[in-house]
Amino acid sequence: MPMPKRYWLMKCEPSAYTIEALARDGQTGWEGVRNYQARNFMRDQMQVGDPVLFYASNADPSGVTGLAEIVKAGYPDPFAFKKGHKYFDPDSKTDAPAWYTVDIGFVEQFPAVVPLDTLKAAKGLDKMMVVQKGSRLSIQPVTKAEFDIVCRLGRAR
DNA sequence: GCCAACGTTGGC
DNA sequence: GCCAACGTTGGC
Repeated sequence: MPMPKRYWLMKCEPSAYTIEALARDGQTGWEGVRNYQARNFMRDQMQVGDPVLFYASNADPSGVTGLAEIVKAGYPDPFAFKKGHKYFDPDSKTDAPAWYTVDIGFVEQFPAVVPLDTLKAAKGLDKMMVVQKGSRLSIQPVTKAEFDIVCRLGRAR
C-alpha cells in the first residue's frame, strides 16, 4: 500500500535560491541542509510527488512564493563528500552518509508572495509551524488543510 | 544590521 | 549528562 501523500514547507533565502530560479531551472537539488530534524524529513519521509510550499525567508517580505513538488526522494547529499566545498563534512562517509537531500521540481509561481503576516492572520493557519514564534526549522511538515489554505491565498488576486 | 530564539558543541 | 558558550537563523 502506498504511503499517504505528505505536504511540506521548504525555506530558502532569496540570495540562495528563488521560485523564479526554480521556474527557470525546472528542478533543483536541495543540498546543504545541516539540521538533523530537516535531514530526517528528507531521508525518511519525503516521497516523489509530495507537494511543497516554497517559502522565501529573510525576504522583503518573507512568505510563500509558490509551489514545488518532490521529484527525487531522499539520497545522500553529494556535497557533504566534496572536500573544500562549503557543504563538506568530514564526518559524512559514503558508506554512512550524515546528510541527505532531495530534488524538487517547479509547479507554480504565485502572482504575488503570500507574506508571513497574511499567514499569521489567516483562519486555519494558527497551528502552522511557520507562524509560531522562533520557528527556525527549514523543512516543515504542513497539513493538507494548511496547504490548501495557502494555495487559495496565493492564487487570490 | 540588530538581536531573540534556537541548535550544537565541548568542558567538566 | 549538564549547561555555558558559541554559531546560526530569520523577523524586523
